[in-house]
Amino acid sequence: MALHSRREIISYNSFPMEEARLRKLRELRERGVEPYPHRFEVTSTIGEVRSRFEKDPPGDARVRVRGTAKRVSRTEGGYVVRLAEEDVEILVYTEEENLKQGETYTFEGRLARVEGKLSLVEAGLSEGQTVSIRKLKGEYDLDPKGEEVSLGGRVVSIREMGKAVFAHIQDLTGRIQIYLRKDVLGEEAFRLFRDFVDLGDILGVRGKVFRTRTGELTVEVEEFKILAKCLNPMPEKWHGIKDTEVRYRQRYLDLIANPESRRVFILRSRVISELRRFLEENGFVEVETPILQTVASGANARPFTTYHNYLEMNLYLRIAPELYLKRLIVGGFPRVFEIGKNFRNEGVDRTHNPEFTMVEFYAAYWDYKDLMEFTEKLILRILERVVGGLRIEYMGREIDFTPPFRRVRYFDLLEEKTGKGKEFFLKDEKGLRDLARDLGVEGWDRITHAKLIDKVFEKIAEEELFQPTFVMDFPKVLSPLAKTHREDPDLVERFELVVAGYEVANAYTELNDPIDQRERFLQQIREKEKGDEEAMDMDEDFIKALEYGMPPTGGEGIGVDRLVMILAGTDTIRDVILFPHLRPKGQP
RNA sequence: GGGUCGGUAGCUCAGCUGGCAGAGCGCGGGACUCUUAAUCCCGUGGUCGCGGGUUCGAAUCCCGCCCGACCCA
Repeated sequence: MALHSRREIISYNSFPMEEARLRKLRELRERGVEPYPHRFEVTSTIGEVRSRFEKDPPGDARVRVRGTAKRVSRTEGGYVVRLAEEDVEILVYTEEENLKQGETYTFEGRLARVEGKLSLVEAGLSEGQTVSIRKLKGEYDLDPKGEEVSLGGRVVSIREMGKAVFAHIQDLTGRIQIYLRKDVLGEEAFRLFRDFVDLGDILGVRGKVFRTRTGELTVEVEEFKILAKCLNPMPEKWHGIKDTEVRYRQRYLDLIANPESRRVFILRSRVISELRRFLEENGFVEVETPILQTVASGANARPFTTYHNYLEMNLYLRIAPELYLKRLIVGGFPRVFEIGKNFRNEGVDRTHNPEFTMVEFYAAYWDYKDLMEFTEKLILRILERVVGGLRIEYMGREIDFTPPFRRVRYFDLLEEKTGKGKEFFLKDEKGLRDLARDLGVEGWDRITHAKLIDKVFEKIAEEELFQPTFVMDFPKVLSPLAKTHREDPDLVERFELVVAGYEVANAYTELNDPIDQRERFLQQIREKEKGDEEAMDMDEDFIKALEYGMPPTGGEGIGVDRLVMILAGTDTIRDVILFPHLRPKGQP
């Protein structure tokens, strides 16, 4: 950890906002209270405490309740009402307009937990028989009976009440209210909290769990300890952080302030976890292969270059692990997989980040048809475990992941869209160029024939595939690592899984004929000479491995970021990568 | 690479045809032992992204640059 420069320390003093916090830090130390202590015994996470005393309502539970609106607040796409019946409160999320504080209303809606609190969502005004809020909460919000807990978390709200203080502390698993009373803590400790604890501080608390009159789960604090003083002001509690630049550059603030952001990254973690578990359950062995490579091959992309000082040679960051994983199949591992980063030296936009996460897996004695079935099972598993259903909404449309997914041949799809068949695309280069020009394909008059086919396909076919679709049997010229199709020498046994217009997975029956593989690499070199900078590089050592014999093998890569984007409902890759690439800017 | 929009207090934002830099939250002080966007009283907070130009006068108009978002290629 670098030391703070003198300049930074001085600059703190010039900010009046932080002056008060620095003063508190100093005074704490003068009183012998260390603002950054080494340890505090924590017995559980906040989420664990909540789940112990809070039952989840069934997904389809609809109820009607009646109560007085204690407060009506605007929220995204509607209002949230604090509805009380004899002090016991429930939150109601509704789109009803003109609700007034102090009025009594009857609402009907779906019972759900929002941020841990039992709430009525998608609610509307209603009439008729109601269920008591007190009874409802009694059913799902259990009595903690003063159980002792010890928790740690960040202070995210403070409400001072004279000789008592309410606050909320938050960790990744949730947030919980804490209640500090002067007569419980004693004069000295109570004053320490009132005078020195700020929004944003990391706090350890020990005390008894109870419910307040309104029904909120709360820790009555008997002892607390400042675990880390926060010296900067926190983002605003109600709006969070909206500035995309701050969200990406200071992701920690985004995670503290925006629950949606926390949700996405927890989802991402679960997807990767389920992927790994499913592959392991099916006999795949997790391996790690080089990221620094002497030849960057295995995909059509330009690599990042770096330099090894000791060996005095250029090295490349991998664009794909493929050729190393297949060496392991040669080596006798029957099923291997790797989850990790690939690096591609290309533009940054909504769907591309220069480093991105792939899972690649290879199974000896499988072909691409085995992989299609396996992919369906894999996706099914992730959907069931992570999302809890096979239909999801994405960008306002429904995606149905119920297997089997649609299967369509590459050239059948093109013929369906253009009326032109395989012969046209593979033989009539001039006609294809004219078509590309008409479609507005960039560089239609410069790029190679192979690239032209690829671009036209992306433009007219891929983007329109919204439901999960296997596009099968690609042209050989686009697939230098895939085995020639058993029925058509112009094609290879390859498929892409396209969902919502994104290429989510790419798989082949792997080419295991070393002579053919050498020919394909040579063809790629010719493409490179014709100006295709993304054409694949020759890897002699890989061919040598194939010469020893690789069993018939199926191999597949899945773009984890894009899969997570679809499941998280975002169309920006930066929303699913914790620290996306941005142009550097001075210290934030 | 081209176009459009944006960058104003710690955060979220307003600021009209150029005329004293604003609000809410936060922050500081005070009251309050069941509050929860707490409430009430008083106070505080600025390199208007950066640099140049026009003007008596620029957050505002013009030019260049930086950073970001979106669209196009």
